[in-house]
Amino acid sequence: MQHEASADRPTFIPARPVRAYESIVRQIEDAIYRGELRPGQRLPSEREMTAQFAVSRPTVREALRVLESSGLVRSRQGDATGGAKVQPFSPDNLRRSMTALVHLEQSDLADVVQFRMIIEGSTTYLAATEHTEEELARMLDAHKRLAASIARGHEAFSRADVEFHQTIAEAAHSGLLRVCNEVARGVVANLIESKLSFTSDSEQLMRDSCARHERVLGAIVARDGETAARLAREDMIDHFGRFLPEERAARLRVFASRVPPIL
Amino acid sequence: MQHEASADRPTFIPARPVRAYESIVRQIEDAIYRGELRPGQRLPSEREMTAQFAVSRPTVREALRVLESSGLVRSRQGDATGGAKVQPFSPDNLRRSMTALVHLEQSDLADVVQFRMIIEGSTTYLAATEHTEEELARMLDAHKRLAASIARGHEAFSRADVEFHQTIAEAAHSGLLRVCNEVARGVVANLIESKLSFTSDSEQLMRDSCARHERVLGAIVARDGETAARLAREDMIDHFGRFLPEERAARLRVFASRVPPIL
DNA sequence: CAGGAGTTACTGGTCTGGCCAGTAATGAGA
DNA sequence: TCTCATTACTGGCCAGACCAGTAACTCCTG
Repeated sequence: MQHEASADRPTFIPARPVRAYESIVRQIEDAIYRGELRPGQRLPSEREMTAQFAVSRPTVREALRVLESSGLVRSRQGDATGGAKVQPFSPDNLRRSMTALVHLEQSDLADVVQFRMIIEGSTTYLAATEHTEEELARMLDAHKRLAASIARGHEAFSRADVEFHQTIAEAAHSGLLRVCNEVARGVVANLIESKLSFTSDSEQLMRDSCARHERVLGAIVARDGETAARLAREDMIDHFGRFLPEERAARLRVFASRVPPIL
Repeated sequence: MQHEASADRPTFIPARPVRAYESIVRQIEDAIYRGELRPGQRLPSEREMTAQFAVSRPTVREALRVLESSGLVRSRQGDATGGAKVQPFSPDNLRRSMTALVHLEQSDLADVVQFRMIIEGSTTYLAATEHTEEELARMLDAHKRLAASIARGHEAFSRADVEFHQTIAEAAHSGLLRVCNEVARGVVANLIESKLSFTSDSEQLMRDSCARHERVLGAIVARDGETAARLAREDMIDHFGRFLPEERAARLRVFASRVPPIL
């Protein structure tokens, strides 16, 4: 009840001073979001911008550094054909934000794996129900390459594995899921690598993994989203369970299998 | 097959020049991630850092602007007690990244709503299966306040609604899901507001919404995750369907209801 | 005439040194 | 003892300079 405050009274917002560079960042961001600046186009040079924005060069540089850190533009020294170039979207920044989240929220590996199970499970479900013929062909092809890569060692296998998952992610027709997937995969990889260096170079492990992927693919072909999602979740916990404390792993196993019906 | 390249040969990475400010950003980021710098602690003043990093003030300022833009630190003019202060985690930056993603990937509202259905559905599932007694009490309490807020107009109602969803998100025990939820909610709100200004001030709408939330809560109490998740998804499409083209809305309705079994 | 190498006119990367404005602790006055 | 001005810091900006890359241009050579 405390929050009575305003029903339709003017609603005020905390007023922070707006620094010069923030104003610049905002203007350029807006222009990009509005589509007035498209990837590939170039900003004016720094010295030109000092004139347009009526600020000094250090200030426009601060703005550019911020834009660059969020991946919107990229500057290159000595590029006489113009200023910073507007970049196409890249999930890098999203991954950085989410990595920060994981670190600062003290999420542990189990949390992230659970999250990935949700994201990848949903992705696989959608891939099963939404895929086109062409995408199906690509998935089949990717799996064929996966099988072939076993002989070339676990590094090649892991590359082929990523590709396989990417074809699935694309068939789900959701850019958000695709990026979340990439990001979560990266975060998990980070955590694992920092925990202990593992080498799944055992050929048997690769064969198992490949066989499991084949089952997922079978469910996708049958457009059986439920089964595909469940198998994908089970694969994940099978794969990462050994890095988790036994109790969490057991619970996640239940979460993966006994719960066909979440979303 | 083209990717043969290296089996276990040294794997090279594209070499970009590392600018001075990037090195500073990285060092401070690492210190924060490693926990050597905790929220509330302060960095040295800019002039001190010029000495420690052996660079000029504009350079350390660029680094600070980048760190500030990702929400890790905050500077305040005239604060004689030290330099920039390390901030606790905030999802703002994640929301910004995801907003950028939505804009640049040309995801439309339907994509985002589908994404939210997945995230919020999973959250609700976990809240049903994982909640403690105390959290349950909080959810019940939040729903009581929601019902009471109807009389106070749709602004109060929408605030109470957010609170209700937050109690659910907390009961799911997943920081990642909670933040994704917040972020997705914000993004949807952005898109809707830019599409058309809607006022669901009709008391009937609020009563409906409240009744639906009650059904979700019932499923949570019964620890029936499947039903809770399905109801949550259906609520979402009921709520946002009118902003979507009819065909997409229909498909999402199917996605919400007929698919108990994703993850 | 064509092609390659040096010149040149830009670019961003960085530094120096400075001024102003805000903040908070300090110390002097009531 | 309390209040208020002083002071010594802070960050926010600016001006101007130098260096180092890049790419276009030009000129010289074959």
